[in-house]
Amino acid sequence: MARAATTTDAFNAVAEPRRRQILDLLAQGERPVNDLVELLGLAQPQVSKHLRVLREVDLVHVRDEGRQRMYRLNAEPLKPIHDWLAKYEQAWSERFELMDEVLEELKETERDDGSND
Amino acid sequence: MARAATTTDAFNAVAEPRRRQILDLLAQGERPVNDLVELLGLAQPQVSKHLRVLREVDLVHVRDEGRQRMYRLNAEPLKPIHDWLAKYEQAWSERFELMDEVLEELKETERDDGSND
DNA sequence: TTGACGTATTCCGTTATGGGAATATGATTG
DNA sequence: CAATCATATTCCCATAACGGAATACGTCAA
Repeated sequence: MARAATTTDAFNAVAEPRRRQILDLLAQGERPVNDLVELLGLAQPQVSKHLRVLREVDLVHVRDEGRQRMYRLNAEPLKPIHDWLAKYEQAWSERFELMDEVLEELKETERDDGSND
Repeated sequence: MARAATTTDAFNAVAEPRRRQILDLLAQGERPVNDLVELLGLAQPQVSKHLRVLREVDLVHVRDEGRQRMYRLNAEPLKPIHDWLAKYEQAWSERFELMDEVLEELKETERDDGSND
């Protein structure tokens, strides 16, 4: 087996920086492909290809507008990532680091005998 | 150019479900490799390989304990993912959906003429 | 219809993945 | 030292990504 397809889920789709950039741009509002091409400084085919991936994991929605195609963000598929991260969030919070120190101190104390009196 | 290496950053490392599982297990505390092997039901070499990737992006730390190797979670590299997601969080919150509805209603009102009285 | 514009698809080459299987390395025990 | 346990590395294979270049498709204007 090889690496999971980028279209497997949001985790994989979003691992690519360009696709994150695209989402960031779309977060500001609907945009046609050529806008993205210009803003990203990428070749048009590459942008279309990235958009295809994002479409397949439902991170963007498209709407036809004449010859243009308006892409719009759909953030919902990002939720599972956020949910998964939730349990780690405390790990980088200041309060947690503080608790870590306290635990260290407790260990020290125990090692000193346990009966401190 | 090919797809970015899994060891490029946490985004890529964590796109693989097994590696997320490993982090989930380590979130409960330090563990030797064989523990993970058993809990994951994977072959030992695969686990070691996944751990290597996680090590390279600094998502785990190792400590030698006799012949065992104790792996410990280091969640900090996950922070960039969380930070990136922050701007999308509102997109799936109830309050935002509510605001969406209100905006829709406003549009309706405007379309009706603007002066409703 | 023809041409031009906006976008999508296809083909290419390079690179790396992840699992399986086998084997290598390191530490401990007898 | 030899045997064993714990873990890491290597080799193999099938699969696919990403960028570049070329091209196909769909719509609108003249």
